[in-house]
Amino acid sequence: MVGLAGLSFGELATEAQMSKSGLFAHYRSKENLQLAVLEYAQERFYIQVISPALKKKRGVPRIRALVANWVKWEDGAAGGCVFLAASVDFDDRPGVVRDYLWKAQKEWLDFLSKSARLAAEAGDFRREIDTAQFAYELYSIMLGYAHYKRLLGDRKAGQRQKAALERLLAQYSK
Amino acid sequence: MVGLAGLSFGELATEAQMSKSGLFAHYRSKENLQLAVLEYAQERFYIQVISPALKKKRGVPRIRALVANWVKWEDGAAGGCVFLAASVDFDDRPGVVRDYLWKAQKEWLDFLSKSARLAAEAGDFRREIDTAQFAYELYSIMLGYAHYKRLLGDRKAGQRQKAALERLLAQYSK
DNA sequence: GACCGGCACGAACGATCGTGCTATTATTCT
DNA sequence: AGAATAATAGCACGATCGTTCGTGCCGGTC
Repeated sequence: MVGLAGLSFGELATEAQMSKSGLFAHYRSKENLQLAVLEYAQERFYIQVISPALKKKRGVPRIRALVANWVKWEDGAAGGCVFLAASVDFDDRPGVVRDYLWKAQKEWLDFLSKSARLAAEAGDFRREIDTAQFAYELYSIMLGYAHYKRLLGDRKAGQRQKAALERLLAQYSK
Repeated sequence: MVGLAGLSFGELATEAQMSKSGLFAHYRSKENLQLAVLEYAQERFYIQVISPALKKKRGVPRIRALVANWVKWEDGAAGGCVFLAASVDFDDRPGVVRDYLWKAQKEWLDFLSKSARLAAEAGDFRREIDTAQFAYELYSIMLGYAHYKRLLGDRKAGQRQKAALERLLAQYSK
């Protein structure tokens, strides 16, 4: 199986060379296991994507770094970005997992919004821009990238994503 | 369960008030059942989204109609658009289902490309545009819409999608 | 040496999964 | 009417699922 919902103790135990029950004892429920996976993924996302971008100058340079790291994250994730897959799996399955996902995605989008605001304050972007709209469009471009790359296996996915980003940045810049 | 991969004969039989084996006899395998679902969905998609848009004038009016119908399709689909969910589920599960999905999505993207070309020929868009790039960006906007609407439950999703579309159209227009 | 909490184990549970086989019932054709 | 054909049901299979239970091992504390 694949994805967060398809994760099973049996399969995971085999891979970890442990007994199913021994592994289960650690997490006490499948929900807890799923949450642990998401927590770990979020930590990795911060380390790989956000943290290195914070070293860049505020504004467009930082946004470019975020996107570049984000692309690397998508490319590196075996089985696809866990947040994307889990979002589709859990979007109509209420529970703590969906709540966690919701919060994580919201924080990330707020971060993107803030990055756009900083870009406006730094003079890279126009001042009257809608920062949440920028976050939506940037996020959409990355959704498109993941889709093109994973399902379609399109070798031009990176090129398309780059072109879309340039178009987006140009339109929000002075 | 949810999604095309989570579809089961047992659940479906209960819902259809049939025996599991009776239902199974119709499709002879789960793969065939999934294919049948996709074929049906594609037919519905044509009827609800593509066909009515073909009655509109070539160019931007037709593109606007396509998007409007597409939004309605996303909104109307209980459990989300089956193509989106299935894409995530099957993108690394080789087989006839993935092949079918791949072909369907490719056809749809080609159709969007062609619509952009027609818009250029009609004088709505600039002539030197990259029509496949337009398809990518339009598709991305809709992926963003589905994501915002379904996982985030964002009431502004429609508004964001509209704004992104206007921005996109403006940039490809003369 | 007795006792303890934390870990990991094997076994088993009820449920559901996809998929076969074998009847039985409906429908259609001669 | 009877024969042929299709549709549905019944039942069972091996597998896997999440979960529970009882048990043993191992390091530290009294």
